[in-house]
Amino acid sequence: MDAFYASVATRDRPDLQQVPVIVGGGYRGVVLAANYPARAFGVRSGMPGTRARRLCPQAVRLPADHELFGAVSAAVMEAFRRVTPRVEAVSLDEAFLDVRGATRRLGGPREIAEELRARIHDEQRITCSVGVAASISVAKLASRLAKPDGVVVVGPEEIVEVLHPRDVGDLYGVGEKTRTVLHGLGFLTVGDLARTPVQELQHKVGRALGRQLHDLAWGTDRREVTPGRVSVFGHGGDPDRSMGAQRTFGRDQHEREVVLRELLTLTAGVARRMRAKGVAGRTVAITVRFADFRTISRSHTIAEASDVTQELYQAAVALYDALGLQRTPLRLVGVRVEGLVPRESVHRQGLLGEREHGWSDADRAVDRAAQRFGRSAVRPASLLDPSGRQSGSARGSA
DNA sequence: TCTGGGGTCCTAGGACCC
DNA sequence: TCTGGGGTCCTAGGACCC
Repeated sequence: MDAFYASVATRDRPDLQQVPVIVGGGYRGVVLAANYPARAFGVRSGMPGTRARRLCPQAVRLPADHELFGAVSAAVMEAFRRVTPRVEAVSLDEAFLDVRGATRRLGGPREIAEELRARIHDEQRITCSVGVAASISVAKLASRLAKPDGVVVVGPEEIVEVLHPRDVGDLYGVGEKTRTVLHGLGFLTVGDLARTPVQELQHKVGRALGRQLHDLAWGTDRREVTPGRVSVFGHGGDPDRSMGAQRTFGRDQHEREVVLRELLTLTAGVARRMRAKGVAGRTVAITVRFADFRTISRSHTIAEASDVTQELYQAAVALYDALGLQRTPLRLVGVRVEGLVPRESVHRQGLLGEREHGWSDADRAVDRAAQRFGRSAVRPASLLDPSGRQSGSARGSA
């Protein structure tokens, strides 16, 4: 999709089509999406909101409506699957489609691309761009060239001609850091990489990256489209490797109590998602970001995989306390659970006198109540507002 | 008012095992 | 008798993607 969040947020606003619009980018936030008029001022997604406002003070700022974005995304993915079941969602607004099996039914790749764009436009009233090629990485590059609202087909005989003159930073998987390193090594264009023997590349930048860069430079990456690879969309496919949550404080926090309360909120949310997905994890990791943006992580692997909020939280607290922070202001805290496995594959040792069975039951009761009455209906007592007021749509607490 | 939040993958060192 | 080689797991950090 082109400028997805901005397109969706303004699709019922004809008055905003020609003026700069920014979604997100509030206090301490970054721009989620900028429409094309805003991009003309240099605003880009991922940019700090403060910088975006300096570049384009007159832009209209819209809040992110994640529920709406999710619904539109689901509809778009569904439209993709009417073309082919071989859809690999990359994110809410982007997917790889393997259309080899659809050509007999729907025509050549360009016809399929235009048909897809017409459907999305008719059904969702937003535009998208399509890149077509024989490999994922070249198709990805082609789609970038096609933006906005276009189609670019790169045939096999055109790959070298399209790829080699481009900056190495245009390759999928080459970000700013790698681009700088490559430029420093004298690799400016994709052609420079292509003309260098793999072994030499690997020696200079590492085994995996060297191999990858060489493949990318020739457009020969063999990666197949893997349906349902991104699990956000819940269509089976590969299981998640990890689940996590993190939060930037509105203002840096140094009180242990405040930080732990946030850790509990985050852990409870992650554990709830894990239970909903039927997975448990053994490795608990916390992330801490200091006021100067320095970021560290600590992790601990427990004996048995768990999806129990209390157990995961206890591990997180131990990691936090082991840091020995003395009222150090923190900008962000995060929790992540790694090494996820299906819950059925976990067999509990269940030591005598352990309470985890009780905690697990409590979690499930909370999940059911939250499903019926809303997520804010039930929460740990330590997360209750001490003033007694209820936030949001909470109806009661336990 | 500098810099979100959700992820994946790779590297490198050390422990540990055979 | 002065030091092997292969493999796995754990931990921390970092690059990258959207």
